[in-house]
Amino acid sequence: MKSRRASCTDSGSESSELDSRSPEKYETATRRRMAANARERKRMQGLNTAFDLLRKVVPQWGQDKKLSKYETLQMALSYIMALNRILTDARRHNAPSRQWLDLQFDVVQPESYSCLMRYDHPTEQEYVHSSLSYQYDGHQVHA
DNA sequence: TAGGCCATCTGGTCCT
DNA sequence: AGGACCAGATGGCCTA
Repeated sequence: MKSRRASCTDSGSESSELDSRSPEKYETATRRRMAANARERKRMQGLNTAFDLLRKVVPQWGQDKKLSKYETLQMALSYIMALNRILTDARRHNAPSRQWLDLQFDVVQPESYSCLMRYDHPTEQEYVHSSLSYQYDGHQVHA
């Protein structure tokens, strides 16, 4: 559990509009707000759990630095596209050997994938495209 | 100390 | 009516 807003508590908002209501309505509104806050916390925790799972299957910079949410999504996108490219090329080369496929998948292993992370491109589209091109040019294998 | 990242609260909107 | 989802606001923590 990290920081929380100092000025806001689980008691919910205390606007003048609420103050003008009857105590029963105020209590109901407060209870609903607290429940909504709890649901939102739980929802965001679920989302963060999903991000953690995604971080585990996506190539990392290193063991020390945790990818941010944005970086995780970017890496997942380029990783998926790299794998997709391999499958597409596999079909194009007519049922490649197991050895060829192993060689291709080695290229997208975490330890060799960090070189694909680029942040100096203006758009994500360009970033992904250039990353995949870079990866492939460097490891092209002809069946 | 500024900037990045994040957790939390909150009100609005949509759906069941 | 109530829950899910979303985006904006806010403040804490961390690092260069």
